Amino acid sequence: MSTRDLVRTAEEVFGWTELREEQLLAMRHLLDGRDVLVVMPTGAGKSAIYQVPAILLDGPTVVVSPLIALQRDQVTSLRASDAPPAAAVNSAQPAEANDQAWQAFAEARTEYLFLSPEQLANPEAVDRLRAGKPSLFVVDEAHCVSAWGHDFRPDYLRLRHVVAELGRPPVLALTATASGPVRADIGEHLGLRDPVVVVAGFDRPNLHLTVRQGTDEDDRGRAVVEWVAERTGPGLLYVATRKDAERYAADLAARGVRAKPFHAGMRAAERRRVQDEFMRGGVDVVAATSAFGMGIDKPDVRFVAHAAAPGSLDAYYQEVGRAGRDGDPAEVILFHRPEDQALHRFLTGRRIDRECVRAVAEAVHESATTTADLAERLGRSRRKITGVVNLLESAGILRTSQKGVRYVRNAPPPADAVEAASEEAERQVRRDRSRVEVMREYGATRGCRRRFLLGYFGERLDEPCGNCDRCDEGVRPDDGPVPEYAPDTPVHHEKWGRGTVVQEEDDRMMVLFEDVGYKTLSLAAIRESGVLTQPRSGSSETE
DNA sequence: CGGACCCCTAGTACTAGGGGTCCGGTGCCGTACT
Repeated sequence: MSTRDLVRTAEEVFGWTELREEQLLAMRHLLDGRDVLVVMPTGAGKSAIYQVPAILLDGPTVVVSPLIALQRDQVTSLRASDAPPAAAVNSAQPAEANDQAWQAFAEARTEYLFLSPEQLANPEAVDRLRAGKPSLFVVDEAHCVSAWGHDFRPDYLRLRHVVAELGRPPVLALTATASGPVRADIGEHLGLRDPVVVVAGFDRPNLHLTVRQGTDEDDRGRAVVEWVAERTGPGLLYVATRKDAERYAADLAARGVRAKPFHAGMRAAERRRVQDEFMRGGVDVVAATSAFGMGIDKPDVRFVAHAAAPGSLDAYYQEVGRAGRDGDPAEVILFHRPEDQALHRFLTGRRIDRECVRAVAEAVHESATTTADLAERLGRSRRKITGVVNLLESAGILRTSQKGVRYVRNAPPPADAVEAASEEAERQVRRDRSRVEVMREYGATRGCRRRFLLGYFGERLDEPCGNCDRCDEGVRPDDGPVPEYAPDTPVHHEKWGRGTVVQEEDDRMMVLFEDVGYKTLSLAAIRESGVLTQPRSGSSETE
């Protein structure tokens, strides 16, 4: 099969007369049986990357999608084209519809099947999929693997085992935002094998970036309302809590702005109504928690304001990326207060259930088993057990294979497993908290905002962007000496251990350490103290 | 960790401050109830 087949199929089936170079590249690698990780903005045609090869590959395509609403959108759009049949299996449709979807899949009448990661935690579902001999496994919104897998939706970390059980078809991971470490995390947790990484159009030059440092909470609140009320055109206001969503929406409404709140505490019907009205233009501003946005593709969003910093620069860029998709100028502003970190410190400070960890370790030590069996025997929720198994896997105590979850030979005994799991959990918390710290660094940077942002995502901007508050203030155009450390350079720190250079800015450098997360170091101090060394090149080949 | 909110006291009529307590984000799924 060739590029010509892809181009012809795209046109005949979907009516697309032009494919981007990156789309074609990713598609060709999939046809060759390679794993592919694609980072491409929403609206640039990510879905096409699996939709077209799926038709040319002999066998159905399994698509893992985090939201039922997204599954629905995808099925609808496929059915509107001349593509072969698509179906979904989820809890929002009647059992009858799910039965029909499975039936059609079993009889090879379905080309695309959409499911949540939770569906794939059911061994019966995996058996059914295996019987259909899928030729492609797709993970949409793949950053969820990294962002949610460790705690919120632990089934995301089980996907690699599902892929193995399905006979290891090529895997395609799709996302709009992923820094280098997040890409690595996705690759690891999906078990990607030497994946082709395709990155397209990360920079969004039409977004004007601003940060305003807040004084006290009340002043900031007033400044936010003031700023938003002065804008025209559709916009998003991201807030930290549900209560803030309600409050800001009310304050803005009192100022005559057509604003509505949006958060996960609202009834489903109300959420849908707010989203629909925003899409149609009946609502100008949505004051939302992080619940709003995935799958939203409104081209003319003129601003994205943050009334508080989110928990990571990854989340921030994801949310900011919803502005100005039509390419016209759009405003992006962060009202920052260092105190915002308190909330995220709290939210990331998960504690482990030592009792449950011990019980799982002991049970698996006795004999290999499954998470479903563990949940039943120990009388705990499946989600909880999955989280504990994931943690013990990260700690090197357990491993999952075709036979189920088993104890790693030579691993510490169950008596010591709790301590190992606890250390691993603390390590994850340290990493999460360091990501919160990076948000503060972004707010405090004296240089070009865009350079900082893109640098974090592994792209170097040689000239200041000319479209952020720092550039407006006149950051010096000449950026001084050539950087000493290139991004991705492996380093070793006396105290913090192994790490990788993220970016260098002015006299400082950001490094991601495996054990403690992101740290910012002074270049002068490094030179003087010699605490940071570069391992000999080639030493990382063991990965 | 910090903000919101409550209660209490001080001390002087409505307000200010101290101290305690509680709360805080993302979605699947299946099951129990109305």
